[in-house]
Amino acid sequence: MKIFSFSCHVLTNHICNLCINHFLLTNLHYCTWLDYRWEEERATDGSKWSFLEHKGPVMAAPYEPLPSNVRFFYDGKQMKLSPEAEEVATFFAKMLDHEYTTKDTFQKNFFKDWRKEMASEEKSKITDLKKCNFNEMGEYFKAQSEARKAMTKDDKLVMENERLLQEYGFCIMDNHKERIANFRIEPPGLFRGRGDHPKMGMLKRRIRPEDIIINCSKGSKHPKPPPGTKWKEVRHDNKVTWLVSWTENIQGAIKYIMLNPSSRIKGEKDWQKYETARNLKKCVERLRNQYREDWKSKEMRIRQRAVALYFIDKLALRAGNEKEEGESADTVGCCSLRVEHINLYPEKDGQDFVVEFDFLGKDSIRYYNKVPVEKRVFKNLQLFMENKQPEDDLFDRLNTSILNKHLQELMDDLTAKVFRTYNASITLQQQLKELTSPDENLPAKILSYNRANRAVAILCNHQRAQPKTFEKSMQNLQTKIDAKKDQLSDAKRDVKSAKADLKVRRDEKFKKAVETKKKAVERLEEQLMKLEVQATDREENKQIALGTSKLNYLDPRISVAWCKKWGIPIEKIYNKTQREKFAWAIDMAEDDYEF
DNA sequence: AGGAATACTTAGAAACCACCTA
DNA sequence: TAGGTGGTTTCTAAGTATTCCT
Repeated sequence: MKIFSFSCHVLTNHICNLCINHFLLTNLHYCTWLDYRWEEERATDGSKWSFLEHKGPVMAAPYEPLPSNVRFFYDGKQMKLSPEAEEVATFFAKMLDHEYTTKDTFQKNFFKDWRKEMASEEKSKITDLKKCNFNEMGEYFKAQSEARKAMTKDDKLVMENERLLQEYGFCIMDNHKERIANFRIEPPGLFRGRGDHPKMGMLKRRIRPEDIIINCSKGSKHPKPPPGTKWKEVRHDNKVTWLVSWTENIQGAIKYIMLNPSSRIKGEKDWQKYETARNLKKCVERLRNQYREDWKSKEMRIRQRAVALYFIDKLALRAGNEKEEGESADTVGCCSLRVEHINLYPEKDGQDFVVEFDFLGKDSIRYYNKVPVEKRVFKNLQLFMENKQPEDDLFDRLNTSILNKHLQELMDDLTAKVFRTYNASITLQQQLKELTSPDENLPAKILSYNRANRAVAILCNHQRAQPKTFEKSMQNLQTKIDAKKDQLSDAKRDVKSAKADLKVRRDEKFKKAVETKKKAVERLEEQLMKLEVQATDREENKQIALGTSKLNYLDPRISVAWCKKWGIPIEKIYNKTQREKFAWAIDMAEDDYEF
């Protein structure tokens, strides 16, 4: 792995001393990116840290049996469940008003797993989910969450949460106190996959200390397991960044506890990611020429590789690893596209060689797009589809590992996902250049920023469900706008009459009155403009999620530079969390930064 | 070579919370 | 002062990519 040098400019020593002094005085303090500038060079042996100490995870709260007045009925008759069976039943009861629980797969999986937890006589009695009545349980939990909502801030729960955060929410890595992202063990419950997931409703087991692997320094104070229990293992592996791991029972996947995005270890990696994307910028034309050549190759595997790469580059598709069938929802990316996911039109809507994409991508989000492509691509696609069934792979001679191996040969550290990062960031930079006009006011500039951001979100197909309250809140906004317009026309009339008064009697007092009234009009016009901008922004945004690209694809230095160039306060673009995550960029980028 | 295991990033939904307004 | 509203935070699933193993 390549290590980036942290020899940053002039300020370095100054910050270094400040930080050391602070460090000595307070022993430990919460660190920002700046504190790392003076850090000694990183190790080059692949280690990620040299000292790591933490308190371990917060285990999920133990199950509290239901009060006896909350009853369960089977086939109309009340039935007392064993604690094990009752706990699983409560998971279902808590989800009762979610349409999820009505799905056949969900019910089947749930019932099968629930029965595994039942005592033998329960098992023989409870044989049909339809005869189970969880309503009292459901009501009970609804009432509980209502009660919790009603409780005030200074409540015990909030205090307890704060205590847990302070005690378990931080660790020490290489002399710095760092925030941990997810220090709580995932509680048991019913698995909810995205989309049409074959395992929805399965029981997500409670994680015990015996399932947990701790990773920390040999010389550190090891986290203690709860009394009477043991960790599965305590290891000391500084080639990885995680503090805690366990294996989850639904997919058999490993879960990790890791540091917050504001941490040095995540920030460095993020920086590195954008540097790789900038390297791609330098050679992307060469690569494009290369794959265009490869469309003519004699070898099928090379043609497929070249067409797939063209899609990844042009449409920002994901790589598309193979997935095990039946283990998760049926979704695809570029390399795993099937014949049924595209349609070819030699001519459509006045355009030649149109490819229509329609498939479910990550998180079962639909990707639908009609794109005119070059004739060679079109002919190749026809060739790839010859003599194939709809469910056959479009690129049968290609997978992500072949593609990435090829990319590595073209550029250091180049993989398929780098194209997404590159195309997202370069699009933002171009759009900002294009959309920002110097004489716009602040809200208009921010609208321009959001529009640039939106262009990227559309490119990356970052969608969200239209908020349930969208129509109503839009109406409310329109009401406000109408009211503001009325106010404005009133104010304008006031100006007129004041001017008339002034004509009749040239007097300081009247002159002043005209000025004030004019000011009022200006203020109202500005307010109206702000509201209208807000309405436009919201309308254009209703099904698009900006957050994902902002957080994961856009080189933050582009935004920082834009803010500096136009005198926009950074707070208008990044909230507190985002500013913490991008502290390195805020610190680093000048107004002339070029991605 | 290819599949399994591992580590890490990316993702949208839900929960939470601060603020406003009727 | 409740109740709506919209931004923020949390949650954890679902990807990508590399490494390990046979």
